[in-house]
Amino acid sequence: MLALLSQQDSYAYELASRLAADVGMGEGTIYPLMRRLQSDGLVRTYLVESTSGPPRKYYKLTPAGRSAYTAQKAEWLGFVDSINAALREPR
Amino acid sequence: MLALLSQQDSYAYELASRLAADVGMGEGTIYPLMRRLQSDGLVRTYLVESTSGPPRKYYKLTPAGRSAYTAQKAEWLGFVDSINAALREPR
DNA sequence: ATCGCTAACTTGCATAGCAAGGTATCATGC
DNA sequence: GCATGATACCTTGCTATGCAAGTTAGCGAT
Repeated sequence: MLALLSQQDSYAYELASRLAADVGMGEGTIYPLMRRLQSDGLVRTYLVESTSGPPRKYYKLTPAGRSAYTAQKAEWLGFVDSINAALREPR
Repeated sequence: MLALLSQQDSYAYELASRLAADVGMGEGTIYPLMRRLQSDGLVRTYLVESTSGPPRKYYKLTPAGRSAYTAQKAEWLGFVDSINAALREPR
């Protein structure tokens, strides 16, 4: 989520569509997550009118969100390395 | 877990030590997980006496465990690719 | 008017992870 | 012979998470 928002502001429905395609994550996961990010101060929101339906609630990373992204990205990469090491390790 | 066991049979305490170091996973996570794997038929157990404490309950992959490992490994690699694509994507 | 798409959100249930605590075995030191 | 510390097993209780399913509403086209 933070990665996607670091690239460009977006709204939950769009993020949900994208993540549904990529990793099988649905709206029921996204909306509560966005709330959590907001209450943690990592994102802020603004409304934008749409011609194709109700107004969209865009999410934008805050400075705290950006540094959380940096930290979590590093943590993720380390985690993946550990797992991949275990997967590779022949024996 | 399945990856580690695909390399060699092991017991929960040892797995816990290793995973604690690698990914910060503790006994409270491991023991229930091993039970789950067993009741799902992915591992079977056998006891081995130890000179340095109580007998060790070794876990060994079943054929079903081995194929679950193959499937989950593929799923994991796909998942990681998706996430990494999102992390890379410059904007 | 109603259908279908966009877009927001909630509810309820099941699962997972973890810290903390509990029990038993064995070797070593006192 | 008994206390300590390491090994090794396991459970309990709480919290967080994910998801399917359902809800509401705006908008355009049939």
